[in-house]
Amino acid sequence: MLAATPVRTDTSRRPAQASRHGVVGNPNLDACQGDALAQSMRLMGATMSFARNSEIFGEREPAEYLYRVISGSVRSYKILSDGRRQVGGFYLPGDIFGLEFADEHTLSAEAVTDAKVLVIRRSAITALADRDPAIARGLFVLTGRELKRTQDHVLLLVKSAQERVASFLLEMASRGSSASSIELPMSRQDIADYLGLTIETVSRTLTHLENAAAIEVPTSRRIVLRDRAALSRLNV
Amino acid sequence: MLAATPVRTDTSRRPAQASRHGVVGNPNLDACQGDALAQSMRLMGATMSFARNSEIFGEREPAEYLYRVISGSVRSYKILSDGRRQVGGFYLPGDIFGLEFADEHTLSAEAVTDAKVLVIRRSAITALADRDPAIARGLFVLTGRELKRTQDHVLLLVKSAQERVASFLLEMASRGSSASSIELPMSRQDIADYLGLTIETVSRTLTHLENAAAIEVPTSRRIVLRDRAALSRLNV
DNA sequence: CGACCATTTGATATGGATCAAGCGATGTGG
DNA sequence: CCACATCGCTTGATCCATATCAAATGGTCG
Repeated sequence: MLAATPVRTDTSRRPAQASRHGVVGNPNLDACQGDALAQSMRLMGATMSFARNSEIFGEREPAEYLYRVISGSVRSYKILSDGRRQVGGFYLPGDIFGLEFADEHTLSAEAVTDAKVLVIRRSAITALADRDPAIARGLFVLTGRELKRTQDHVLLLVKSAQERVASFLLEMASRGSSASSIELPMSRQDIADYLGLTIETVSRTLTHLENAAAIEVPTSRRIVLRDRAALSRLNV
Repeated sequence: MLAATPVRTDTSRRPAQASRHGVVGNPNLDACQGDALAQSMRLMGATMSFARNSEIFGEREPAEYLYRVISGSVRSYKILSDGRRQVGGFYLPGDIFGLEFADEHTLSAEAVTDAKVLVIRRSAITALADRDPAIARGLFVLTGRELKRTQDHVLLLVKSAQERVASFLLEMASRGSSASSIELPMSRQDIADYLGLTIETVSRTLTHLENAAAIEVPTSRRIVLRDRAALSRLNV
């Protein structure tokens, strides 16, 4: 039951805080749902680049910023005291992460692939929120969404391996742009640590689903949903 | 892997919405941490009584109210399509539940024991929050706490049975008033459905912990922590 | 006392973990 | 440009923790 994923030695080191990485002014973001919060972030934030597997923020660090993925993807995670890693979630372009209500982050965040992230001071946002209820409500909606996501994660973790993998694929498909072809930014280990399974079980389950003609796996990072109904049946 | 807990047939039926149960004016609440939100609830809310196992609100119902436990205890849960039940959390006196940010509840809530609950319209709270940033911030703190709790639940579900039970006991001990003697309001089935285990595994684990002199179980609902260090060691 | 329900205990089955190889893509140095 | 190391993934064999099935025990209430 113990020891998965030994703590990863990062390729690049702690860029956070300062503007060590290229802080460019303000990119043209993909059309974001004209909500007040996203708007403000775009106006007030700075973009930072993170190399694959580099840390964006660490657990126990002061939660000074709010982040929005511009390109690439991000994982949040926690290392248990025995070395196991639990991935809390994956954030794709447009997603906001780093929402915390304590003063410290409760999870760490790393770039899954090279990533550009819009960063904005929490204090700026909360100041805005105090003046403008629309912003405050935007924060609530976001938080509610995050809470819902986490509740769904709980449900995921009580399912069978097949159900977990099927749910994961359907979730990724619904988030990705393309209908039924998924380009996975994350490794099997990332998926395993998100689903609470081992890498072997994830792999086996995928080949099983492929044999059952529910999916196709042309390359290990690309998955085509062939029989959505079959997957949904596993989605419980 | 399938079918735990067949959907429970409640002893009493849907009191919610109306004031069918005794809506008394306004009880003297146990000293609550003078925060603005709790204050307002006390002033504006009405108390309702719910019989053991009766539903307080159901998943998919409009989330019109916010709730605060006065006495007794409450569980939130979700029934999966195959009949399994996942308990999301337990709420003890002083705890606030029913926090949702969508228009509908995503979980159901039931009284674990006979319970009195302070009920307040969500609209009343949000109206307050729009005018008073202190209230808005209070809501954030609550939500943040709930999010944290749910994240911890995720971590719980990837642990071994021993670890889950030990964590559960420590959590309950920290929430209850008494130092190391816990009076459990909920059944083994409730615990099992919260921990993602079977009732048999919970029971066996408890007797195992008792044999290991970590706890004592004088009656099935009362548990005394004998060796907190040993339990903490299991807490990962 | 007897019925009922919650809990514990026992015997067995099984899904997923663990241990161990193999395999294909990618990159590196000779 | 090709051997060769490396890395991420898959596949195979075995083991073990927990589920499942079944029965005994104990507490509660009429």
